[in-house]
Amino acid sequence: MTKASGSKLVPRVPSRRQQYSQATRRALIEMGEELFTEHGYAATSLDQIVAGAEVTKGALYHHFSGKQALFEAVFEKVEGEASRTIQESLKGHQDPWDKAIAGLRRFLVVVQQPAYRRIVILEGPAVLGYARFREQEERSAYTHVYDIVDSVLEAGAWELDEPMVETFARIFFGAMSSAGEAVSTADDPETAAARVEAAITFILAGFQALAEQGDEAPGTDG
Amino acid sequence: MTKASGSKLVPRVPSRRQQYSQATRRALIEMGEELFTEHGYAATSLDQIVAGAEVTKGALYHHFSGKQALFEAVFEKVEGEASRTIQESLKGHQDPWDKAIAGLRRFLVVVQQPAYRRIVILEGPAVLGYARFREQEERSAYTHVYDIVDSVLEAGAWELDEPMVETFARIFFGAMSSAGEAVSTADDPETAAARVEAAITFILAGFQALAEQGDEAPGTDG
DNA sequence: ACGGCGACATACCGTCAGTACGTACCCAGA
DNA sequence: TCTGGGTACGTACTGACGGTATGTCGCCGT
Repeated sequence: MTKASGSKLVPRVPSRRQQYSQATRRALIEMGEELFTEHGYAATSLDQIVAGAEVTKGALYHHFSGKQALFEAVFEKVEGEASRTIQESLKGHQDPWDKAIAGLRRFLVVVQQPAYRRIVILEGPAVLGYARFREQEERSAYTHVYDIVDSVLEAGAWELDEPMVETFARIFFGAMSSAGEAVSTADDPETAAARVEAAITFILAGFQALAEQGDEAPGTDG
Repeated sequence: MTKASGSKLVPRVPSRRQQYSQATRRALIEMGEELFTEHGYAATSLDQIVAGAEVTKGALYHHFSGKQALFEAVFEKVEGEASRTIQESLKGHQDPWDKAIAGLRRFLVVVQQPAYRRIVILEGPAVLGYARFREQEERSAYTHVYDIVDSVLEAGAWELDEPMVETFARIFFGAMSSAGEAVSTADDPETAAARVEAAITFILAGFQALAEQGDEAPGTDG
């Protein structure tokens, strides 16, 4: 694993063999994403995955240490794509409140994608374990939420220490995950999303109201 | 199933045989709770459970249709106990804001119990499926959140239709679940809980500020 | 006192994650 | 061009586990 041999730090153009290898790896991940999304982790057998990817279990166990490792690779892919999509939506907004609403809107779209719902939200925590799950989230979707919350709180001119911002971010992240679930399972996701947006806007308005009337910030000293 | 034969509507005093049966059933559920909590659903084998309960698989499959059904019974027990604990904490409070804080405090205690964390929050959705999971929650912990949110919103003199209240309730429920997770995984749960309480109090203060300055309610027309 | 049914126990089966080992093929060096 | 070796798989197998089929014992109503 420690192959900092000095000469290959720059990724070489992959040889044909390496290209084939990466292709089968991608095929496994994509098939895993498809089947995990449709049937869930437990109800998807490795035989189904390797059959769908047109390889064998030998190939799978060459690329991944096991079923859970494959799931984690799928998780990273789905989560990474979602994270990038949200990040994209934040560009072009300077005002923290605008950024918050834009991010929320995009998140409500992302959370309706079956793959994200099932793999990241529903089964991610249980399959990876909460520790690894959070570890993954920390460096993707959650960071955006944290940034937004941080900007909003900073715009409110409250001076909060980092753990307090962290707490707010956690709360909002949970709120949005739950809201996303509600939206994606609603009979009419469109109006459900509109309702969520209205509710969050309302809560943010409460923040603004407090900011205007100069309320003191919530301290850690409960 | 339709045995409204009229004579046995009143539950009879259970015979010795029925008492034994209920005892083994309870033993299975308790052993399931213990092992599911410690090792998780997938990593707990039925052999371990029946061995711990000092019965055999025949007994288990006599009482439950399978592993998942046993899990659901365990889920109902843990969730029911938590729900009753929270409900208890709401008594003696009339003011909606007080009720909200009291409920929050108790919830933050409940959510730190390993059984609730693992079985209800972490693995519940994945094992039962989101539909059944929500079905269970609807008639227990969530109802309390809904009631509290409803009271708070009503106290704010906003007139919201039912789906809008539902949206707020969902958001708050998600926020509190996530906050609970943060608390229970924190190095210092005490101060973490204090921070969460401060944050929620702050958000509620925002509601009050809006109420005082007579802001209009968030509508469904996004 | 006895027939029957409820409450289990036992033996067995199919499935599936993971492993051991074999092999084809590419690529570097001679 | 040949060759050794290592990468990227394929094949055959195992143990464990969820679930089932069937046997059996004893309480309980009649």
